[in-house]
Amino acid sequence: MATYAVSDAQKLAPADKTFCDLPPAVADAVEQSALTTTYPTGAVLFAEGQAPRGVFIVRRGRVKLSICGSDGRTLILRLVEAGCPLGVAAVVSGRQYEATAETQEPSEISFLRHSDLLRLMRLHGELALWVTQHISKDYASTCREIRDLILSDSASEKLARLLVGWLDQNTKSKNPCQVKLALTHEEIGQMIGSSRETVSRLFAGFKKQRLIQQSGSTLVIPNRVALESLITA
Amino acid sequence: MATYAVSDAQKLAPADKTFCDLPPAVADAVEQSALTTTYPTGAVLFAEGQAPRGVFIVRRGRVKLSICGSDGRTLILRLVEAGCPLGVAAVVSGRQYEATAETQEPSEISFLRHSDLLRLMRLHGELALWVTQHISKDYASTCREIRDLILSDSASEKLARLLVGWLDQNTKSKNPCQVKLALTHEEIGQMIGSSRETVSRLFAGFKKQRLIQQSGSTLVIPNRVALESLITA
DNA sequence: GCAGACTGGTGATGGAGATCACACATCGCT
DNA sequence: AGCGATGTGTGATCTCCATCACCAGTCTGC
Repeated sequence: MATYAVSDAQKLAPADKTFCDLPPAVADAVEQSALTTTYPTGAVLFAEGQAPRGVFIVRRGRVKLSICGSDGRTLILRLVEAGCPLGVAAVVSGRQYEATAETQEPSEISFLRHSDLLRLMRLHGELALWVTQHISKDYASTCREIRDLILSDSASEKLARLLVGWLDQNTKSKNPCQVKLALTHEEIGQMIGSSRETVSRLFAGFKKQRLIQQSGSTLVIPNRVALESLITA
Repeated sequence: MATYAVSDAQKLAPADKTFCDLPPAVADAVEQSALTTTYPTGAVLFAEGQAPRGVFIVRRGRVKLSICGSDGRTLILRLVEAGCPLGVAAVVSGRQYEATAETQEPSEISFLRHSDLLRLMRLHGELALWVTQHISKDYASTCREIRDLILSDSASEKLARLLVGWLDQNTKSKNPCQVKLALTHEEIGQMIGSSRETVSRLFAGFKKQRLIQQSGSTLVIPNRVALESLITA
């Protein structure tokens, strides 16, 4: 059922990749109820703890999803790319948003009101399924996040994990051992749960060990295996 | 929609609390496809990384949901009580199980095959909704888990959080400041991401500060507020 | 050009907690 | 009883990383 719907969407609407992987009929319906806006960098779509107003769907750009502790420290859960919905779990369950969503670059984002989403889900089974799948994907990725963060716990291991993860997202690109570094050290620290200084020092160390090279904002990982060997160690 | 279905179930089937909060018609249908078994303590229902065979629904007893790191260390995600399904996200998304489920006491558990769940979900909208809600609840609780674990990070704060959380689950009980301690120090350590010894020392410290008292396997928290004051500190 | 904000490097220090190493309780078992 | 297995208490040590402090680029707008 699951895989069916996805492959179906890919078959029917290979051109319309801008709006998720939904069948075109459903995508159109969503489109008509959605309000698409362009946000500047740093715009907060919703904040942790707010009552859910609706879901946001990233059309273009990138959104940072983070949670923040009582002491003000921040943990970045993940970066959300175009095609992905935000805040679905909150809307479906009526619970408050679990995290804060903030644009990381100028982004085009569609908004779908709470009531419209639920109405459309009732109308289109595929949409309901799509929603469920996205939630369970988020759940799985959050579990992995936990595992990587808690059970590491040397900061170098976590950083190595993060880098390898970035490489994996790039498999389709022509240069599979390069990564565009779009985050500051501070933000990287917030992804792996450590301080900015530690990230700096780790990068320095990795460079010294020839695990990475940096030219401008592109990271080159000449030897992925060496990096991976840090992980189980 | 969400709240509707839940209150509906509560209205129609207040007596049949043993099998989830589903409307009786749906519960019956599930019942007929499900296979209910009694497991001894320590039985592994499914393990992290396995392909999903189906969902398990706890009827009686308690199940420990944990993930484990490459180095063998374990983190307990949560304890699942009667009435809750396990492995739903994995089945719905077709992804592998995200965690390991192990009975913590002799438990009665229903198993529903992958295909049966999907079939019944198609047949009964309420079931599909129920599934989606449970996944999003799990997602929310996992997010909270992350927040509490990463952003604390003094072990005493985490332990205080855990204890307060246990108290909250007991609000309905007659003695709202007692908790049955069903976990070893080791397991508590695995819940808050620290070592067994630290848990021992923390308990000792808490006792010295009169935050808790222990008689046998029951914990008494005479002064909940004092415990909570550790949390934001 | 310069001021100010943001980012990145790096040293020094301290502290929280992991780890090792015991001793001591309970249990259940044959 | 006596024996292992399992859970608990506590000291000593040691390591990693947060934190403080400071400086040096770089980019912005004025």
